[in-house]
Amino acid sequence: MKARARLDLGDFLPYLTNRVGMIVAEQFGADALAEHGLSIAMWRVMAVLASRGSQRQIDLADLTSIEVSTLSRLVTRLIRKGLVTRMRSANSNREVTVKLSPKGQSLANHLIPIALDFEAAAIAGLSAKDIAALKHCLRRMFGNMKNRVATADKRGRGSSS
Amino acid sequence: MKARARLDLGDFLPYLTNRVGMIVAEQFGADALAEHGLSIAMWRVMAVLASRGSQRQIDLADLTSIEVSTLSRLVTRLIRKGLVTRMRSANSNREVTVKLSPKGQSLANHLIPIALDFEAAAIAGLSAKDIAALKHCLRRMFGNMKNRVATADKRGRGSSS
DNA sequence: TCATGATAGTTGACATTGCATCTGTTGTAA
DNA sequence: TTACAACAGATGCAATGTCAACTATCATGA
Repeated sequence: MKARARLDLGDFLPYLTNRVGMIVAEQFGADALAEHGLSIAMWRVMAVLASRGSQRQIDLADLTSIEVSTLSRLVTRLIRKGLVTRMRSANSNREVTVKLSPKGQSLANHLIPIALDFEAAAIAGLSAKDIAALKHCLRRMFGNMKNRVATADKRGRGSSS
Repeated sequence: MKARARLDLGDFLPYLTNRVGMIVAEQFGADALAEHGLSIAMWRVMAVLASRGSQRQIDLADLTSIEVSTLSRLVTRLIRKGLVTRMRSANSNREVTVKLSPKGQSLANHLIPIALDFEAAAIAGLSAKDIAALKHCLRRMFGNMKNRVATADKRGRGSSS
């Protein structure tokens, strides 16, 4: 019998992590995205495309943690805004390739420095050593959780390695 | 003229942070919450109440990063499930106090150890020193962003200190 | 080459969210 | 005491998200 588990939110990593993620997104959304009519989800899609180049929707969903059906509609909205294009893939006819349009690319070029400034503002006052540890932890945590899926898959969702 | 800013997602902290937050929430939701009919947002409310005791809705909104109007409805849903109660505050008649019901408390008691196990699984393989740095960074980042609001408030949203 | 199952994407029905707005309460001070 | 601004919360409505089907394509192998 384990001692009654107390939850101390201020020390609970999922809580701390999510709060940081949320406040950064919230403020970036209000200060940089709103004036362009973009939601945070839209920005995430554009950021992935800007960073990794054109992607299939399913990979985009994986990289952004956005549901495939949600993403499908989101991409449609981005197309209506003229920021991305959706084309049948060259090799497969059931796949689709999403890519930044010139307009989308130029908006991304405008937003990326702002995003990097936000990142800099967020980590102000922290040492390079701490930042390194932070990134190391976050990458490891993501890996740990990703592997858990393979282990405890009730739903057989065995995604990539 | 600054050099053209490149975005390397794999090194971009807002991205890393959000991905970790999302995958943990996703898996905790699927593995622990779904069977109780709870959403992640509901769990967050319950976790705050379990950790900090009963709260006004507005404080709950602040602690969970959930919009006040969303939270109002969310609390209504939790009441329908018999997990929390909403009462007029003792001192003020416009405030409301949300508190875990006995049933909600017992569900929280059941979920908290599972949540702590998740946290442990997430940080497996990381040294205590790294974890300490991680928490230090996350707290500082939250503080940095929170202060930014006071500085750059276009919308006069000057929240608490 | 024809079935079969897996994969990629879309859509309909329904639930949830978010903004703007509204109601009611409290604090202040004229 | 009355007027007024700030505050806490609730609600209408449009936008978004989610789950479960559904369509279409592809890979396989009998």
